[in-house]
Amino acid sequence: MIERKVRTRFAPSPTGPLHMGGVRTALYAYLFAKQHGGDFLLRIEDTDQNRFVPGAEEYIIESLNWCGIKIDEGVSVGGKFAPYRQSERKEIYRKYAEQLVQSGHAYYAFDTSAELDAMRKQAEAAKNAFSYDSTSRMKMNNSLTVSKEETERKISSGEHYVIRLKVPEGTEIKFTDIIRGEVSFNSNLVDDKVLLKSDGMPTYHLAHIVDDVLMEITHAVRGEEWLPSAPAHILIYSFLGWETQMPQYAHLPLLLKPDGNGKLSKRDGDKLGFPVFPLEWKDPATGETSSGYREKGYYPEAFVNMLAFLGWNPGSEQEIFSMDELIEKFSFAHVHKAGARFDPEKTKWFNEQWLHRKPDAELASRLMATLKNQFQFSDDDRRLSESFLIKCVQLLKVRTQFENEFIEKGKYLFIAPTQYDEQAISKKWKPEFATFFQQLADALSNLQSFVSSEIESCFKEVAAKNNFKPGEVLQLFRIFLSGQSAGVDLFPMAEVLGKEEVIARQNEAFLNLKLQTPNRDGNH
RNA sequence: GGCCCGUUGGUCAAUCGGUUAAGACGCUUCCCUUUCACGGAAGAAUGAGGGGUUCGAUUCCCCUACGGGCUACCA
Repeated sequence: MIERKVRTRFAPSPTGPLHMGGVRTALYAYLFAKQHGGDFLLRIEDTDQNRFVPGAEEYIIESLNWCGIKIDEGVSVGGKFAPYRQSERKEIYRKYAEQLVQSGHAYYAFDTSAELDAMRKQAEAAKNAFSYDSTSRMKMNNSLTVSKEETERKISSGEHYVIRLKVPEGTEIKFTDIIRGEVSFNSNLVDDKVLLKSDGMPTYHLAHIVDDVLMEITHAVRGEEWLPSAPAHILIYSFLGWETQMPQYAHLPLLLKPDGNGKLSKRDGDKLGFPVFPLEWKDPATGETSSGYREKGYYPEAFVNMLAFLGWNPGSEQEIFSMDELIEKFSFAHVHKAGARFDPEKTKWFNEQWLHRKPDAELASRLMATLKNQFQFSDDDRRLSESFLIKCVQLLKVRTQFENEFIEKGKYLFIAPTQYDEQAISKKWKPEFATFFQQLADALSNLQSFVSSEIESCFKEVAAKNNFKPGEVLQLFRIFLSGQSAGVDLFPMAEVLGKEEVIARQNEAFLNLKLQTPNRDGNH
């Protein structure tokens, strides 16, 4: 076979937001193309006019964009095989459908939907399944059962018709799937699929084949739900004489719900407690909003990393992969055959890993923007200085999974507490500590260099002088400074806050908590 | 119902006939530690069942069970 430049495509239908399974399909197709120096295309399969949802196409493009999946060719970027929206290619497909009729591999069918529905119901009542195929087609209303003249009359008189594939009887249809190896089907089980609908639009079955060949696609990556119709597709390629141009199929395992049964579907939305969409989506019809990974605070790197690992593994112990590393290491050989149950917990872990790897300066600059936005700090406020924010970020990042938790979890770094964990205070507090804290304040104010290590040794010295174990008073000190009994490392926190702030907060805490301050003139 | 695909711990999974059956998430315990985390160490937990093939099966074949998908003029 001739070497062809690798070209893969992602071809969603714009019937709503793209869910994470779709993103994964796009991702694998993208990774494979890029690994082979090929092209990744985006084609919009909008042949079903009834299911078209406004905004869906834009959503799909924005989602891919957010994930860092770059479109080489297709809707929104153009290319030499434009247009890339199937509704705009309508006339192209008819030609091939007619060609199939001429060559005897397809036929016109005049049965109405109502008639077909009735037949299905009837079959169902008899505990059978109706199938429009070699066993039934000669009893139906189509160009095989009606004379040529009658067929022409019906068509020219404007009667509605579809074009159906004429599936041959009793042949074995085999093909090799990149992931599943050789798959074979008996043609008797393949129905005479509609190729061209009565509105003149092609069905998926015809359209994707015509486009894949015309757009020189070499590898068609799609979900496993397409496997049962693959034999029909193989047939169409061969009837059109396109065996050598047929892309190789890779049928991906499905993404399953975490709680048990069924594939992850769009309707799951937030019912399961996690987003199924990359981006937030507002349904234009119902006004309902579904949450998205982006809005929840996930990094696209983490989202992509997690998706890549749902069904694929590198065969090594490395788990954190950038897009470039994925491009280098991805392989269909390591794609699992079974469906993967999605695990929201692991997704959070991926985000945490990416957070820990983010440069402090980058985190600090975003934190600065958020602080400016959320609090009315003046521009020269020290809390907006990079050096201050970098220290805060270093303290906060190891105990958060999401960047957007920084302010919530570390608010006391920026704003003095007004409330205190009084339960912890009352448990720990002894009147004799008052003297200690007074001495501590004095000692701290005399510190030349207000850094963590100095603060710590100062603290311990004063404690020793009073015959207290540091542990007895440390927790109180923490609460005076932060209001909370849990939080970032204490002495580094004191350093970050600065000498004046530390002393001020301690005094403030004594006032707020109405703790007895030692009488300076008293006997001691 | 029919057809197709699949089945290693709770979850993601490695193994491509011979291993003490990796690793990760989650969980438990311990260490570090003022706390919460991070980090480190350890632990519990897996080949659906039954037949073959083979000196030897998680690995190859068959059956059963289970799971999933498809069965539209939707994709």
